Amino acid sequence: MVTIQQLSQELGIGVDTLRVWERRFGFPTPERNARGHRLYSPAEIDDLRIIKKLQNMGHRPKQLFALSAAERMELLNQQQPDDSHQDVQYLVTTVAASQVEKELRIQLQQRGVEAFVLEFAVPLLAVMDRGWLTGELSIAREHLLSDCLTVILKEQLIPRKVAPKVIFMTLSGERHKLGLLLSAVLFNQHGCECHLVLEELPVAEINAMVDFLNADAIALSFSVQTTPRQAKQDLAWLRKTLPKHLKIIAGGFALRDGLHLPGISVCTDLDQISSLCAREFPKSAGNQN
Amino acid sequence: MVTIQQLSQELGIGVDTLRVWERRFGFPTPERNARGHRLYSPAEIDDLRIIKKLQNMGHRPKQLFALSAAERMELLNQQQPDDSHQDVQYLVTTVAASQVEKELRIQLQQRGVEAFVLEFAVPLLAVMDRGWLTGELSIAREHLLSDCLTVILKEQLIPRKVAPKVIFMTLSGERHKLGLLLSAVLFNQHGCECHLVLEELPVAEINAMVDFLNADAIALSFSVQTTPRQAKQDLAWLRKTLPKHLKIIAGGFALRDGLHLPGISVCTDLDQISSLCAREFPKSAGNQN
DNA sequence: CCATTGATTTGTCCTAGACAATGTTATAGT
DNA sequence: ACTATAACATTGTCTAGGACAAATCAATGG
Repeated sequence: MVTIQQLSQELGIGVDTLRVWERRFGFPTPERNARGHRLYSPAEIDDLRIIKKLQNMGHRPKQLFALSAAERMELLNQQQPDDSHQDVQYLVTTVAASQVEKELRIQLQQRGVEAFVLEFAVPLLAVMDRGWLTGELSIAREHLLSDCLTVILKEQLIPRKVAPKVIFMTLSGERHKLGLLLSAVLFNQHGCECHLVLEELPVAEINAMVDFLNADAIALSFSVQTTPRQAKQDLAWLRKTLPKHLKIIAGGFALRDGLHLPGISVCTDLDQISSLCAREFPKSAGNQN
Repeated sequence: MVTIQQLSQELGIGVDTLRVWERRFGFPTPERNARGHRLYSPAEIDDLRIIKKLQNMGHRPKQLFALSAAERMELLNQQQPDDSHQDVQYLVTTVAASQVEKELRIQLQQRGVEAFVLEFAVPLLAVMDRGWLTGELSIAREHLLSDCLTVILKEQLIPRKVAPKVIFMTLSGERHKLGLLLSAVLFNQHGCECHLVLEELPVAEINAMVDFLNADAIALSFSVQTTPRQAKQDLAWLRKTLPKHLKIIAGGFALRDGLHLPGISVCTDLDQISSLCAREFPKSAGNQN
């Protein structure tokens, strides 16, 4: 049994929103304690988690609340095809704690850095996300996996002396960290020096950060939480505010529908990074590593 | 100008609390937009930051709101003596971005790991904290400093094969990360294998985590946010829930007044770690590294 | 097929009241 | 003089129902 505050924190849904859903849609209908305070049951929490996920995938609350819990579950399964490779699934469900790192390193050896990121790490994150949603993946295992993956990926970052310097960050506060790290590794493979700013940074501080680190470009990742509208607005403001010579690269799920803004390179898929680097940072520009 | 939501997030004070302060104490008195929504000014934000800090130091809201902004500032200066070393201050205010890592490494070389942590990193964190409070320390610089420090400290973690395995974590959600890392490095110096869990972990998941990693002890750090009462309650519950053979080590500012619970080692200062290790993990117990 | 307008949906904020948990002070007892 | 107990004060979090702008959807006309 969970209070409304705890639930809000866990799901990333505002306290007010939870109450207004109950008022308008009659769901969830938490029990009340002696004081009349809401107490949510585990079943309600799971259901809300699914609702949140579907909402992030583009569904509107009205539609979702018109369905039953079972129908929502079905909708989720339908929209999120289970295209996971065997070896990824295996890591998420079966491998012993002590073997995780070894397995990851084997995959890295076999595939090389770029293929490891694109063909292994990306599906792995997807499967982990799914496992987290359904509760199959314990927090302990999730932590171990993302920890190992972070260590291994950071090792792959090659120091580069004369190279375009790119700062990677997110605007809104989310722990999108692994996704950012993946793209940083790819940019690094294609000749960039990468600097990760994983904490959340107020928009107003970006300029100071760019100056301070003397960067040539910033790469912004917009998480599912951010609405496309908000992303577009933020990007326009940044392009206006930041110095002209600074390149802005935008990516992330919030931009899936594309976007066209002058002076901003959009990259909706990690596959595109290779060509994006070739375009934005041509070797002729003097960065002989 | 900031909305109540943003302010709440930035200061870690609940939205309801901010409103009730206004109702009861007449402070802050934010402006309102056309809709009647509160808009907080930078001056009010700074003042609230100081109030929060003083509150964490043990003052009650009633007293604090009875004072003027200037008096509160004075109270803060009085309670927080500026005992910073020159070389620490220098790092926080002056050193160029490109020199930070070099400076840190010099200090580490000169002092050795243990003294570096106790005599340099600890005051550094204190000065950074203070700089953040007064706005002297830009977020860019703060980020760079904690980033470099994290990298360097993590390098100092020596892998140990046959050794007591300790998991470091916080219960409530705060980014106490550097503090935890400091103590982990010290425990590592005294022969422990350390595993850091920096994300916030629901209390109920701790047991699973301990099992999964096969740990001998957990070290919990309670941040300033946690009330001593809450900390005591959580610890008692954990001691009852977790297996008997698992050692529990508790530390952090929330326990500054001491605490006596059977089966729990309390450690209010990093200085005590050396003796604590000797007591809890005697070398004779079979851990020949 | 794209732009504009009007209706609907949705999240966040508002006020004002309530109350348990915690902290403080006063009173009585050893 | 010092400690237990009771009365009182403070403080944070919750409740309810109302309001409204921003976002989205549906329908209309070019």
